[in-house]
Amino acid sequence: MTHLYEFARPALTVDIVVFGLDEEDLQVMLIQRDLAPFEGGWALPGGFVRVDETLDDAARRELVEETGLKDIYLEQLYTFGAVERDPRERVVTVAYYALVNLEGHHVQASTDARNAAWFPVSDLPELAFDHQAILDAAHERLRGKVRYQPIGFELLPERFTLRQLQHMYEVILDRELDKRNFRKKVLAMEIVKETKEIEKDVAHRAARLYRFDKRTYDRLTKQGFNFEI
Amino acid sequence: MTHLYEFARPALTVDIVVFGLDEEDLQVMLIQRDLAPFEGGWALPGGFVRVDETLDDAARRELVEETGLKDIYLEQLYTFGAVERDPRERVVTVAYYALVNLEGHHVQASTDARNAAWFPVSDLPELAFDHQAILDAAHERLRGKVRYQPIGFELLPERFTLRQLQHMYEVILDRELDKRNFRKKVLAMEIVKETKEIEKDVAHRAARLYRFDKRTYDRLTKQGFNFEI
DNA sequence: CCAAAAGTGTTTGTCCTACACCCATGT
DNA sequence: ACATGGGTGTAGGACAAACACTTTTGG
Repeated sequence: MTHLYEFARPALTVDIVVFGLDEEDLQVMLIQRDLAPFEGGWALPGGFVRVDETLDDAARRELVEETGLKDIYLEQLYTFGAVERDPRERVVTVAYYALVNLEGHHVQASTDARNAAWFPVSDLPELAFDHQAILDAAHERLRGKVRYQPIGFELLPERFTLRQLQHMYEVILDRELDKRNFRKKVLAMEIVKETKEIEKDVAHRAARLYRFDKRTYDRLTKQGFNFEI
Repeated sequence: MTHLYEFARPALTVDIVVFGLDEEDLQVMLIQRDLAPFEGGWALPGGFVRVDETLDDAARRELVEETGLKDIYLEQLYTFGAVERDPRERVVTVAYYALVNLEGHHVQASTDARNAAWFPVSDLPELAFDHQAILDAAHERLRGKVRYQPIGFELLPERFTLRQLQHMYEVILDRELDKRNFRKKVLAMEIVKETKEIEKDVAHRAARLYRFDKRTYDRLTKQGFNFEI
């Protein structure tokens, strides 16, 4: 292959911050490294970008390879290019964040070769490279974006109660919301639709289940509607 | 140098969308290419990232080299990684956008070797590579961000009239604003301060000049204040 | 004195906030 | 029957929108 310039090239990787939500906390998926540097330490899933795949493809491929997760919400976050961020050589990384619904299978979601696990964002181990900074950036982006884009639904099961929805916002925004006002606001926007189903196996009155109506959201958005919590 | 992996590496560049504002329009700085491909065509300023500089450094260096602009507002936008975006070989580019105050010297800001010029965003020539898509992304980011971060001031001179400020928002947001409500809102936030100076050389009543008070903005922000237009 | 833009107040409606009680269900 | 969370209404205040005239200055 001919090169366009004579200089040494930075290597290019992708790293992904995968967020999940359980009844308590916002969680992040980490991988235990099996190679130096930081051998045995925890890091974000990620890896090198191949010359024949897009950045999004690379992120999706690494996610499947390292965590088994596929078909989840994924969005590019920021590209980190500090010169010494990898002690071996110059590596620029395109960071992504992903949102996934944990449902039941929280706490430990390990896969094939490597050890993968969920950690609460509020209580993380020390991370390799500059991955803590990447995670902080992802967390901040999530906090900012969740308020004016309906991405929070990606963290919930397809059918959810209004309390689950409220809890999701409370965890991400890190403040309490008024139950009555929250319900009024959500139901006033017509994008969360009631279903006929109700919660199961709870030791009290069962809550109605709702779903996010993407079709209505898209229609309203085209008409100038702006989602906001 | 030892390489971490055997695969071919994508090349890495930065490209910068420089916005300026005059009395009429939002403008973008373009460079006329002197090499194939797209020889003679117009493109965003940019170039290869060196192995010993950060991405921000690369963007600033290219800006100085190709347009002469320095010490201006610069922010990373998005990283574009389509496989065929450069016909020669795989090139991933980290896009930035920059904001600059045109003051008097609009229209033609050419430099040393290359030909650089301002074009109104609403009437652009055909651009090389995927630069139109990059520009569109930058434009959309600017539209979104200008409403809740005080970055619009970067497009104005240090002392400006409230009409200039309003005009800046009208051009970027592409809608008219009510003069009285706009003034009330801006002056109610205490971050735009009156100066003792007034406009000069106008054939009618001269307007008072104002300045953005970053110190007050930072203080209020720390107290939970959220800028919004 | 005329043209051109600067500068200013009030009313109306909407939306956000704060707040407390009854309801349905499982044990 | 009781414990647990589900579900609802209202009043007050703050803010956004709509709207027109007077003032200042230069030519």
